[in-house]
Amino acid sequence: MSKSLLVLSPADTAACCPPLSREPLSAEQAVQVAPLLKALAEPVRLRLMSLIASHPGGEACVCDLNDAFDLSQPTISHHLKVLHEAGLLDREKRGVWVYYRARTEALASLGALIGDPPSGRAGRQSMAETPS
Amino acid sequence: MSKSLLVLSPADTAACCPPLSREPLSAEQAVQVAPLLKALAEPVRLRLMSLIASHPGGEACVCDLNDAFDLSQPTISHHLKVLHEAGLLDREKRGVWVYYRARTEALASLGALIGDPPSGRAGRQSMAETPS
DNA sequence: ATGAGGCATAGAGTGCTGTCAATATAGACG
DNA sequence: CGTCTATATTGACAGCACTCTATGCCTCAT
Repeated sequence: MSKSLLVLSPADTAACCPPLSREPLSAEQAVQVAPLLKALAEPVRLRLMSLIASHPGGEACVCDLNDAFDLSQPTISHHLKVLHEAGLLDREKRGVWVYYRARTEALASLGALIGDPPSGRAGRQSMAETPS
Repeated sequence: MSKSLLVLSPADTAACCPPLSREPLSAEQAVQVAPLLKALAEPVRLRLMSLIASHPGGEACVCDLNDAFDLSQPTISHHLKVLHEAGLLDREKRGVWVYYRARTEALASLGALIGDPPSGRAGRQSMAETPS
């Protein structure tokens, strides 16, 4: 259809960039990372991700997830698809049921990208001299 | 206008929740955290945040930021406002110029919320027993 | 085969978001 | 006091996102 040359899931892009505070993200890097954050930037998806990631084994059945929300089944299915296509969830069908597993490596990369300190110097005290 | 009982900036909410993979986020927690991620989930804002956070002193002048993008000045101003209202940027006017400073503590909390492993066990191997 | 249950997809409606041009505000400087 | 510069606000428009109902597909049991 459109993108079928890269086998890399979007989630892998988070590991491709230094932390936000270390050096400026390039325009291309930003375009690659933003979809990951966008996938998480929704209350329902955030809860879904947390529900699945905190489940024993890091996976959960859709049947259980549906019951945890006051939303229609297609809506939950839609949100799971968004997280899956972002590379944050793995999908596996076992018999009649479908299980989604959290990609904790992707979460870890993303967390490091956002939260890691500048470099060796932890603090950001400085305030330095007159900027410009 | 609508919600004005809490003086807490949205960015503080990230520190209020355990890591995603540790225990399920409540609906309220998710609603509080999502705006933070939504603020970052945009390529331009992600670059802005990175530009400011990686600047010496963790702050940057709007005049410099405008030149870093091929966007109109109001658009940059809008994005900075979004990041500011999310609690990710501090605003300070010095003379004619306005400086935005990165709230690295907010970034750190958010990064930890997303990326931190389940609990003490760093690995995400587990796979544990049969889920359900 | 036939039916039932679990999940995905399609299509529509509504609201939000990113961008711009135009304008307002606010301070500095003649 | 008037003007110039830096930033913010307003209003408009296009596109996207969240939700629903309706429907299709797949798997298992009968």
